[in-house]
Amino acid sequence: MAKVTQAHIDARTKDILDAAMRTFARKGVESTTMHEIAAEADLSAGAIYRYFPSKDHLLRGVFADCTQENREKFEQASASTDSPCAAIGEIGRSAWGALKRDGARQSAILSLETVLAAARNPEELGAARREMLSAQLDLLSGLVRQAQAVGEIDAGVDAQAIATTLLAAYLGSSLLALELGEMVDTDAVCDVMTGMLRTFVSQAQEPSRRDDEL
Amino acid sequence: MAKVTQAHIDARTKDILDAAMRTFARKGVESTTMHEIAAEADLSAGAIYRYFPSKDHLLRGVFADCTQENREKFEQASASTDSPCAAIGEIGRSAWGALKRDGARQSAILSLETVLAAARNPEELGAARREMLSAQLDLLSGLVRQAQAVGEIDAGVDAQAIATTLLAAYLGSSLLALELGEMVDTDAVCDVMTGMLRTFVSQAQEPSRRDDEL
DNA sequence: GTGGGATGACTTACCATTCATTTAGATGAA
DNA sequence: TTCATCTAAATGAATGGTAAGTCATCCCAC
Repeated sequence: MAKVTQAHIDARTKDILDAAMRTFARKGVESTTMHEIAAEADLSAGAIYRYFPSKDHLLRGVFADCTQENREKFEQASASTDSPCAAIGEIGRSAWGALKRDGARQSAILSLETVLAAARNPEELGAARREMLSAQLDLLSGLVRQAQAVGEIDAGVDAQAIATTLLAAYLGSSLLALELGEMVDTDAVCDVMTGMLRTFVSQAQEPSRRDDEL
Repeated sequence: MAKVTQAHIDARTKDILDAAMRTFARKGVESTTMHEIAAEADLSAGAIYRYFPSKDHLLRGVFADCTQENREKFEQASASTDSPCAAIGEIGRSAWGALKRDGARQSAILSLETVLAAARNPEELGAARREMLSAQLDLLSGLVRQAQAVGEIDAGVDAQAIATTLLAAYLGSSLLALELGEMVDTDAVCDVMTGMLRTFVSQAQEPSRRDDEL
């Protein structure tokens, strides 16, 4: 095969990562054999070791990918340049909307696997997760504080608590959607949370803002 | 040793279950060996097989115990005979309060293990989980509807959505508490959710009810 | 032709489960 | 009360199977 482009190597690496994600999600990390991952990626057992030195490294790659994806989705949604409240609303719509996409089930399962892995390896995986979650909480609470500064949200409410509640409601929705499937109306949850925020608006100095973009 | 009382056998069975729970939570179900469980229960590897015919049966026992515990906690909290709103508040206080107990971390991890196991075995484990979650949702939405009938909550809100949001917020809080530990103020989340419900009260026909037992 | 990716049988290690053997408490005759 | 006996619980080495990781060999694009 002689020289092979870096692009080809990268593509093959991604193939393996994707195959591993699918297999991990389907059978669980510990129950998945390297042979299964290889088969899913249309490769033989040994080939994977040209790209990942061990199952553990492959696993870390999958976790890193998930975390990265999670992070990007979040930051992308928060890039809204409108009012702080609009940004929060956009984040919510994007997050809850993603729960109905095709890959949502796989994402949810891999997230849970990551949570468990992080619980068992607090130093490395745990630190990465904590960093990500803290960043999301900070971003949300920061937006709430901005909204308070602008007067869009009552200054009396606890911004950190709101942010934590929003994130918890989203994570819980993801879990419920995974377990109950169609039976849970994730949009309705998003609406309730949005309505909650609007409430704080109505209690603030600008009671007229009730049916606007939030 | 001759005859041994049934009580002794039951006690030993529980010892093994508890040891399995601790070890499963610490190392993960698949990575836990029967030797480790045995050591945790101060037994030899073979002894466990007098009480459980296989690792899988032991695992099912652990899951069944978790589900049972979960169910009992919930039903117990909902036994409040005061107003529907008081019952919801009590359930919330009890649920979020449990997140700060000593065994909360282990419970959270085992719950997640159960969720993942259920995702891979929808027929048996999944059905049990769905049944439990549906029951909790029904109980909550039923209380909301009662509250609406009594006029404690605005009749215009979607009871099912409120119930789903409450459960999602709780499950998410448990997850966040597991990952961020002391950094998340679960009581504050409970307060926010409680405040949300109170909001619906204030929008209802009885605006005076604002700082009461809900 | 040849250099490097791909193969897949092989090695090594580990783990669930078994079972021959040991241990310790109950039993009851003296 | 004491001790020989008996029984079932407990032990832990052995078994069989499985999976991670290795490597001699193959094979194809250049």
